[in-house]
Amino acid sequence: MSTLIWFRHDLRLADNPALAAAAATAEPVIPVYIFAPREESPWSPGGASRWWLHESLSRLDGNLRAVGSSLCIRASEDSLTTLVELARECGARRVVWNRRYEPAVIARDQKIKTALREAGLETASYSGALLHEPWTIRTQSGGPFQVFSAYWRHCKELDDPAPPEPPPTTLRAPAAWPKSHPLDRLELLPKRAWPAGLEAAWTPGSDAAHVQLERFLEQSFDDYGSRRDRPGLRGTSRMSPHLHFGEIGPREIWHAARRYALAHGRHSSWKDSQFLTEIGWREFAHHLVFHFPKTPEEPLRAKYARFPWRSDAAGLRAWQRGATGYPIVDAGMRELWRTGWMHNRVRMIAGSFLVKDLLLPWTEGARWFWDTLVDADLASNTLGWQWVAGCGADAAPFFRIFNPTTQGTKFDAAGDYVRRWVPEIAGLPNEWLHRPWEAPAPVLEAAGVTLGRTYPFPVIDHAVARQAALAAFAAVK
DNA sequence: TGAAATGTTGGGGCG
DNA sequence: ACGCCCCAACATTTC
Repeated sequence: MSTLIWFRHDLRLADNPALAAAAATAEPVIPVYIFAPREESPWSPGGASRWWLHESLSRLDGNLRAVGSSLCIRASEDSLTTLVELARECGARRVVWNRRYEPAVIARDQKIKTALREAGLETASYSGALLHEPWTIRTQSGGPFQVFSAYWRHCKELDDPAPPEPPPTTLRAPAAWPKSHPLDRLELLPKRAWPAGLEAAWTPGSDAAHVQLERFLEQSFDDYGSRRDRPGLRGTSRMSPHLHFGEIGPREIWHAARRYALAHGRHSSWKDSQFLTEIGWREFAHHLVFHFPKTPEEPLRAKYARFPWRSDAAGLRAWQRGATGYPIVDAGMRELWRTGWMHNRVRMIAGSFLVKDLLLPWTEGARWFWDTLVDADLASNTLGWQWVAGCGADAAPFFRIFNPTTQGTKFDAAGDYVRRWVPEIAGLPNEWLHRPWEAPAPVLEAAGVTLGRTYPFPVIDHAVARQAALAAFAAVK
């Protein structure tokens, strides 16, 4: 009885419970990927994600070919119809997949499971994307957690997640392969020259994910706590897009970190390492979006629904383009545009600027990030923006307003990050790099900077903006 | 996983 | 020696 393995956000062969279950039968296995973006509307993949997906599917096909199989790709308006067609074409009697947790996807998958069973097919779904599925974690009173530290403490007290399954060494091919669309048919690559920066910055795919994880553990795991907040360094794991697409699973990361820590003599506190805590935030984000399914669009704290956000097309555009006049913000927004990624510290700074200096709705930020991030993930993006706007679970209080100059001075003291992404002010000395509008005229001239021409004046005065934000906050207090 | 305003303390200069 | 002031450094409160 052959089996369709329906790949989704689990584009890997190792640590893939659905694939392992399909392979375990020794019957034919038909790997399929169905691109049906309209089903995920309004959160169908953005531009940067599509680029990544294109590359990742190509790699997955390569990995499958290495074990005697291949990936069947379909563009579709309706995943259910396509699954039924595929099953008919190759005589499959069973469909298996790993679960996802976004509200719209859960609803779709539920319908598909029911319909497939009514059509006489067996179905089974598995847990592959999280250490702990959202409904398995409850507070003592039975509700979902809303405070990260309590949530993660609880998770760490549970049994360790099972070690990852090894990849299958061979997959039995079906007698007849179903017809596959060529990858280009999905039209995932952008028309413009955008991908050049993405290609230079990233290597998608499961193999690259594992190489990157090992490199991170060797080079940065020990110093992660002290280096992760400095965007000029390469101190973070850069696992986020790989995790989003499931090119690597959190169980693999958990056990790799454990192995590394124990091999280096840290037997007691490895679970408390800052790196695994960040994995915990990813888990928490999924926990929240599952239990509070409206939060991608609406603030979790209801009173924020009446926050007096402004409307300012020019301000939004300046932010998106990296032309706010605040170097650390502009550097972040340009890194995002060029590489599809932004350092997490800078996401907080740039996010705070949009929401609290420009007083623009956090949903605008979430939208822009959704289209430009290669790691755009509904759970993490929602948590991040609700955190920065102060309207989410365990969020930063609204009055915690980042000062872009102070943050720049603190976390990019040597100016490496700003100089890399805002080269037109690279000639400024460190003392003025994060506040060029205050630099003496001769300093600006010596650096070849003409404010208003080669680099913008600040779009808004931070001290004034801060007061306005606090006044606006009074409206919801 | 802030920042600014405000309060407190203590050292040193000075009459 | 003492009181007074200034102010930096640190702590606390407030937004």
